Amino acid sequence: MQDTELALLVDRLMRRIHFGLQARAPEFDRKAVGPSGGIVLMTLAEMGCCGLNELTQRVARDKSQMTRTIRSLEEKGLVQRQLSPDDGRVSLVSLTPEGDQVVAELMGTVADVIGDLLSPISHDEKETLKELLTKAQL
Amino acid sequence: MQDTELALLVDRLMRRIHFGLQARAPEFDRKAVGPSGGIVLMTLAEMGCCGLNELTQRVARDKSQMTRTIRSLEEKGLVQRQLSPDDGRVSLVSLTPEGDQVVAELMGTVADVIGDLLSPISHDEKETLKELLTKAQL
DNA sequence: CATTTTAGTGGACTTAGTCAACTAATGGAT
DNA sequence: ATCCATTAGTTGACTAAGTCCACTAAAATG
Repeated sequence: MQDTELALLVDRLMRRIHFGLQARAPEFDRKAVGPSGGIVLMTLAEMGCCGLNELTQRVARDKSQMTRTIRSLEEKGLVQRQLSPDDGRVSLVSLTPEGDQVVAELMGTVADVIGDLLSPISHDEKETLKELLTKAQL
Repeated sequence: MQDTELALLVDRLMRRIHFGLQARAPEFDRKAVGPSGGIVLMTLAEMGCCGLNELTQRVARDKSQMTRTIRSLEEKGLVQRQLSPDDGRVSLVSLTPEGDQVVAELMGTVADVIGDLLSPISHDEKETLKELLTKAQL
C-alpha cells in the first residue's frame, strides 16, 4: 500500500539526473536537443530504426509531441525519416551519423551523472536495479 | 558506462506512473492539484512540517516554482504556512486536515497504479527496488 | 467497396521548468 | 554596533513540455 514511496523515489532520482545533466548541458549539448530530445535520441539508439508510433509508445509520450520533437531533431540533422516500404502510414525514424555522434557524447555525460548520483550503491546493486526496472516494464 | 540505460528505465517508469495517474485523475483529483502538486503533497506527508526551501531540495525542483506550487495548494486549502519562530526567513509549510485527506486518496491511487505497473515483479523485489533507490539517494 | 483502425500531423491551450533580479532576515567578521 | 556575505523566499519574463482534440491518409476488416 505504501508503494507510494516508490513514486517519490523514482521522481526524485529522475529530477536529480535532470539537474546533473542541466548543469553540464553547455559542455555537451551543442545541438541543444534538451532533455526530451535527449531521451528520444538515446531511445532511438537503443531501438534502431523504428516507426514514430513505436518510438512514442516506448518513451511514453504524446504522439503529437513526438511529431514535434522528431521534426526538431530532423532539422538539426540528427535524425532522418523515410516512409516504410511495407506500410505507407509509418515513417521510419533513424539516427544519422551525426546523430550517432551526439548520442555517444550524450551517453557519456549521462553515465557520468548517474555514476555520481548512484555512487552510494555498488556496481552489483546498480545491476540489480537495472534488472528490476527492466523486468518491471514487461 | 552503459548506465545510460538506467536513465531511460527510470524515465519510462516515471512516465508510465504519470500516465496511469492521469487516466484516473478525474476520479480522485477533485482539487486539481496535478502532478506537481501531488508530488509536493506526498512529500510533505512524508516530511511533516518543514521549511519551503527544505521541501524544494527534497523534491529537486526550482524554488521559484515551489513558491507558486505552494501558493496554489494554499489557495485550495490543502496546505498552510507559518513563519518559523526560530528563523524569520523560513516559512514552515504543513498539510491541513483537508490536505491530509487529499494525500490519503492520492496515495491510494498511486499505490494502485504502481501495483499495476510493477505487477511483473514480486513483493520482495519491490522492496529491494525501494531499498536500492533509497540507498542511492544518500 | 464501405467502414473502422492505425500512423502521423497541426492547432490551441495549460502546466511546468528556467533564469535572473530582487527583498528581507541571519550570521559572522571586525 | 556595523558592514558584508549568505540564505529563504518571491516575482517576472520567458521557454519547454504536455494535453486534448480535430484532422488526413493509408491499412485492415469484412
